[in-house]
Amino acid sequence: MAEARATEGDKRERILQAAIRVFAKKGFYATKVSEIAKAASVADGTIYLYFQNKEAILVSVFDDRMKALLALLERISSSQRTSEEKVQRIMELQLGLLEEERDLAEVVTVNLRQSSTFLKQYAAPLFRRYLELMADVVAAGQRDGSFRKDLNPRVVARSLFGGLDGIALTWALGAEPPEEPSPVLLRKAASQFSALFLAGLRAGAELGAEAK
Amino acid sequence: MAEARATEGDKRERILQAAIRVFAKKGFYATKVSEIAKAASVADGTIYLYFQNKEAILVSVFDDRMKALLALLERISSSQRTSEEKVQRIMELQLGLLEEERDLAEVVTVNLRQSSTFLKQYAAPLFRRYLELMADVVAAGQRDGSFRKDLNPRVVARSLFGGLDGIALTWALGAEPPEEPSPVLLRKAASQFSALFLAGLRAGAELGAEAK
Amino acid sequence: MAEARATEGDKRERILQAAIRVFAKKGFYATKVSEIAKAASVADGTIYLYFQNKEAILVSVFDDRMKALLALLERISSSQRTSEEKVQRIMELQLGLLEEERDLAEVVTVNLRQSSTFLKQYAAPLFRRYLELMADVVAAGQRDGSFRKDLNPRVVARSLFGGLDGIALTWALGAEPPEEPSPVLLRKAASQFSALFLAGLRAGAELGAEAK
Amino acid sequence: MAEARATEGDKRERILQAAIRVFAKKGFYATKVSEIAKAASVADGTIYLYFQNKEAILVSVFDDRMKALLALLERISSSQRTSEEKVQRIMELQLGLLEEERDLAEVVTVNLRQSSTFLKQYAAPLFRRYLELMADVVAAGQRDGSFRKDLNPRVVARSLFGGLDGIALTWALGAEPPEEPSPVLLRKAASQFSALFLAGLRAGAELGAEAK
DNA sequence: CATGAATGAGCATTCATTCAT
DNA sequence: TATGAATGAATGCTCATTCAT
Repeated sequence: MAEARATEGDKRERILQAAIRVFAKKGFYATKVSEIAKAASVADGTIYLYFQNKEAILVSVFDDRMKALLALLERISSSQRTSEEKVQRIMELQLGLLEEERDLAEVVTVNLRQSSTFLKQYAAPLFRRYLELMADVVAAGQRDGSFRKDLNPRVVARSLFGGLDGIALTWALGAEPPEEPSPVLLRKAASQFSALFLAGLRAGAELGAEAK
Repeated sequence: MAEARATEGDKRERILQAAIRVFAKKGFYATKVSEIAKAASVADGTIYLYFQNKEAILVSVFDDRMKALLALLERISSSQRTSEEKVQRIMELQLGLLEEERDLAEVVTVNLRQSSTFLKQYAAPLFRRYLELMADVVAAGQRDGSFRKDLNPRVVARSLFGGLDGIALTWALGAEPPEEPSPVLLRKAASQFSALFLAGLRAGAELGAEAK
Repeated sequence: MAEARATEGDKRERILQAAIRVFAKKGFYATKVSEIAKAASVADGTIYLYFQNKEAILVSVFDDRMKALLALLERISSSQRTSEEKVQRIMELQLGLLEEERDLAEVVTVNLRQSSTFLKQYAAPLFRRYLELMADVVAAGQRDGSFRKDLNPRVVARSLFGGLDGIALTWALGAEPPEEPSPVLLRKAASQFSALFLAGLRAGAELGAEAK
Repeated sequence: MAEARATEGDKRERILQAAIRVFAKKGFYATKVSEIAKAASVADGTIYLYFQNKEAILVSVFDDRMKALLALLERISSSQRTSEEKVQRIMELQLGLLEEERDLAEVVTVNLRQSSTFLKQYAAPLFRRYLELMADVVAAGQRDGSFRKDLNPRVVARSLFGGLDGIALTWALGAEPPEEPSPVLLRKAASQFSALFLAGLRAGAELGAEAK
């Protein structure tokens, strides 16, 4: 009976996992509900016992993971680390997600952009919250004197997110030959991005710039 | 006769412009070919005199603009400016594209990711070329002593592209309330990103970093 | 449950029967899939659960009946009858098919010729096999002394098939006024054709011909 | 000017010739009007200066040749030859048509059956007339004592037409391997069919048949 | 007469969703 | 709950035909 319940509870999760796999491989629109069903070893109709419609699956994928990510981000934000360490932890978090679950990352970064309606209505608030938490960390760093104060924390957050996403995107699309998309290279790239980004963000970095 | 030719040349362009508008508003998959036709004031069938199929329209949008962008990038790269000025010109170029044609930007950054097959097969090489040109500028800056030498130019290029794209994305998705998506804000954000990025990239920036 | 299975089995058959009716009435190309669906009292999409596409329906009509026909022909061929009786049974078989299912006959003889690609690739082998079985019966008759030996059995088979098809065609097209396309007339025509054909085929018939 | 008129007069003929070629290769429905135009080196619109619509082209092909055929048939019918010679001339005529213009033959025998509406409304009368002329020759042979009198001339005509068509069809479809569709084989088959058919038709042939 | 770009009605096919079992 | 056969609305694309030049 515990078995049965576990199986039942699993079913929603199994569908979700299958969806991540198939969405990542074929894209949201090109994915047929029946393909998800097959990948989850479930009947087509069963999907609709757990999700209202196809888009709701994508929403759930995003929702589940994004909430987990936000929770982690909040924990980082409120931890006792230095601001710079926090930023580095955030980078590791966002890219670590990739390394562990490349399919999920592709779904979140690529597929999510497919339904602009959905993106704007549902994902945007969560995404905004993610950026705000990043911005909070930056702002705190400005207050404690770690980071330069002449930059809008929100712009910094967007740059951070965008830079990481850009690295992730090129990595996911397949590395530029002759490189290969190995976790090693991703970590190398991440560490260089970190060096670039933090050097620009540190207090004192603004002094070198006289122009513009 | 000049009229006639102009009209003919216009028709393809009119369809392209209409497609950019509709793709931006509704997304690639949600856009019906008949909608593009209506927006371009042509018959449905006329579309197929100029484009092989719906996807080919998206390809053309990307292709036309990307090639123009690459040409500009090459001119910047081979100009007599300093390396730092070149990087700034690149930023202006990529974001300026947005300011002028917000719909186009949304199509290129958002819709293009919808057909992963297409993205990987067609867009990736052009995109890669774009990144390579950026990397060349960075590498030149490293050689002439303007930029720190401990960073892989390609990683820097991806960070630059990603950061700009992130800023563009959040801008295109609608600014974070109560801000509004004004060109002014975009330019402000761009200037701050520039300050952040160049400060991290300048020769000497690596000295502040002792860790990792 | 027996009910359910019967219904399921029926559905494919129902579509096939409906297709025969509509193809016969309007021709293959002029027939819309939705018309077949309506005639079979199924939804349009249901058709595609049983057939890959419109042409596959035509193939199935041909295939199902042709295989049945070939089986009957083989039984006739290997029976204990005299060669002449066998030929007469073949004639009855081919024309009897018509009498019972005029629509089917029209589909097989007329519509099948519409997709030359299909005809050549799919139907030709089955058709050839049909002719070969006929030729075998003729050849056997030549060996047992019933039929004249100076004719190529294959040519005889083609003549037999063609003659029957010609009679069927004119019958199916509507009899020549003021006659009407009655089974009676078909049977009369068949019996006369039989008399004509067998008289020409019998051993000894070649003696009367001195010319050419 | 004579040149010009010749060219102009040619244009209709050129379209017709092109249509025969393309119809024979791809079938009536699968042939695009633009393909005929291209094959005739004419603009698409030009076709409609000479023919009301696509079907009218097929009608014209049929009409032109059929009328010529009927004229020849009438000449044979009213000639001074013996009845048996007349039948042989008819066979040669129908099959000779094939040998000389295989494309045309395929159009007439195969494609014409595609539009059953058309076939019934337009071609049937001409076809009937063709059969009637054949039947007249047979009837005349019965009266002059050449042919057996127990067969309906119309049925004989249909058998004759059908047999020839069957031979033509199998020949056009490609001979049964390893034979090849050579004119030689067609003539051989024709001569055998002639021997078979005339032996069955000759006065006296009915005597051998006691049954039915 | 000739052209061929433009038209738009028409149709096969797909696939998310439902529902009887 | 689970199934998967059935549904039918939705749409990309074709191509015969027209007509301004």
